Amino acid sequence: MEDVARLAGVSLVTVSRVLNTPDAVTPATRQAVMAAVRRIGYVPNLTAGALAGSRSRIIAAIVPTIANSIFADTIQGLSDRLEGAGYTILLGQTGYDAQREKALVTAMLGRRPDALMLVGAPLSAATGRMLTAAGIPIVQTWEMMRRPIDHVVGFSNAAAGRVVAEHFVARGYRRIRFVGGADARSKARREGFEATLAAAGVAPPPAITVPSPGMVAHGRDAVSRILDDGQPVDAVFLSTDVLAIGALLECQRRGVTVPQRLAIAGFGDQDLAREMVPPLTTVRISGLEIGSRAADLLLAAVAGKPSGAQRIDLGVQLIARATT
Amino acid sequence: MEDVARLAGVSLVTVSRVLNTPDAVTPATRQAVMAAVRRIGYVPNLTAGALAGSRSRIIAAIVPTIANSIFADTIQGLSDRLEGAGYTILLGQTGYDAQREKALVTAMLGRRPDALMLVGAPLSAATGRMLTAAGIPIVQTWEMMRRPIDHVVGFSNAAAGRVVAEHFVARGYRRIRFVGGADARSKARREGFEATLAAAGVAPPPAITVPSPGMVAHGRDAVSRILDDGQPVDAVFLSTDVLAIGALLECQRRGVTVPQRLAIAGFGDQDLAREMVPPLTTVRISGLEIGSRAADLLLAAVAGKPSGAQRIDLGVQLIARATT
DNA sequence: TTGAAAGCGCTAACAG
DNA sequence: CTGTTAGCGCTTTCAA
Repeated sequence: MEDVARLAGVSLVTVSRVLNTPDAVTPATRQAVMAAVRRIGYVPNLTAGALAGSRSRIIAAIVPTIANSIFADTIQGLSDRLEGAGYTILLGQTGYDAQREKALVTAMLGRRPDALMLVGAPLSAATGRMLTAAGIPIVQTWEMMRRPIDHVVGFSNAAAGRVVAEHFVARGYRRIRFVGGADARSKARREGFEATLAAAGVAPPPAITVPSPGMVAHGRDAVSRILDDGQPVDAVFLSTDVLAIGALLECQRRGVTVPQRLAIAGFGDQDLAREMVPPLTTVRISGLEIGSRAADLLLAAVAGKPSGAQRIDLGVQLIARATT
Repeated sequence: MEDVARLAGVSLVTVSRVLNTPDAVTPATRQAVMAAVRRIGYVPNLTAGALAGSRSRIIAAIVPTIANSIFADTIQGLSDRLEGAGYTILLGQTGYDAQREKALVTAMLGRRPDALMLVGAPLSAATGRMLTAAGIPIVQTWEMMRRPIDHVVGFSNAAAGRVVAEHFVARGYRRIRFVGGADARSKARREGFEATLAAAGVAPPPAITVPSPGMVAHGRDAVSRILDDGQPVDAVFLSTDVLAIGALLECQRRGVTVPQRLAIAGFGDQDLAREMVPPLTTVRISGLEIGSRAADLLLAAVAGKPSGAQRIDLGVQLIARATT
């Protein structure tokens, strides 16, 4: 920066101003400085800037996993919006592990991000306290928790379970199963699903729990167990599309006709859901929109917009296709 | 940090030492300081540490896209390894756009990462120069370019095209098509594919170019065009599994038997490839391994291990399944 | 509109 | 093993 200042014949502050508040400087000065910047190939040290100023222009994002998952869409949505606004994303994965989440949060807060996005609720109370103590805008996503730390952008997972249950009941299915992960959001879907079935007088659906993140093979194995155990069954709700696609493919492999012999519903409305043969009944959620709405909220918050904690419920929508 | 020092009755440096080189301090002092840290809930400011020290403990990762893509695996592999070593990941997506890539690289280098990973070659010469000038360890992935900036962890995309071509020829397919994206890696696969077919005396395969990143619908549409144009055709190679799965599903929808009426091969060996009905012939690449190997290389480089630019070719492997 | 001085919170020498 | 002294490269007052 000193080199740039010398070459342009100005002081350090002026260089800083050209870079950060170009309007506060004479056009002539601005051009001289910019020319020097280009000539030297000067890349401002944002670390020093963050330390001296107040803003780091970093936003932290914490997700359970990104490989092979719906959360990748949310990261994409967040990143698309934030990069344009001059922010950089610090990414971390918890792997659904409380210990790892805590280490991650510590590392991220150490970078003094201007704001933070995370999926769901903290896995431990200690992490929650750290987040609260950080004193930065926070947006939690993918579920409308009762006591959020700050902002929320999501939907009711229980409602997702409910709409599937209502759909099953309306279609006349009575011998029902549930397959889902052990994470908080899958459990919420299950609870909404079970409660609605109970209210309709349907027998409680036996449940199979699979690891999170769910993989195609888990869905395949789960439906195998269901088909092999000899009990009569009409329909299965799997808590993610990935699981449901595994189930659908297993039925196809065995020659079990869907939905005549077994109806299948998933969750998430991933690209592939619509493309399956037959197309998969699922619950639509836009991971991308969750990300971009979260970005909007955080951008407004770091800009000091006085709004109070927002609670944005994107809702859920049953997409009835041919597997039910 | 001052509060911690006061509470523990030591100086600032001692606190710093306890946090960074705990072995260089008396156990008693260490415990006193740690107690004070916990009591206050002190979270060290890593930004200040990065500025004062030399290392930022940040590693930048640049990928074309993460949503719905094979690169998500690489990020996962990188992140799993790096987080354990105390590094944080700065993530950015180029969207296959040179302009956006340049802005991204500028922003990332401004954070002074200790090292950087990127997929493929820079989209523009200007970006390449910035990267070189940064003077940090860099690892390029997913392709073995002739003139890499520094380290490379990848495989030959041309070889991927070759093994599929050889497989098609061995199976007796002669009327062949190619479907792929416009990005550099898809093109390399196509070139290897075409060259090998030409060497075997097979007619040059007409090609359909689809957008990058490829989606299931692109594969479906491409195979529709191929089936509808009336020309006889035996086999199609689609440059990613996502495209190939779209093609396979379209065949299923139309009742076109695979591989009797049309053989299909993909690339990437994603989870789903093995699960399809029939299981998809593809080329195996471990995105996860690319990420973890890249992490190993960078970790060694930042630790000052004198090794010279590494060139790790993970190779390609044809996985012949039932679609061919 | 521009500049001078004073830090931001930490670590790298060096000395004790 | 511990402390003192200088900065790291910027941005923020404040004054000119």
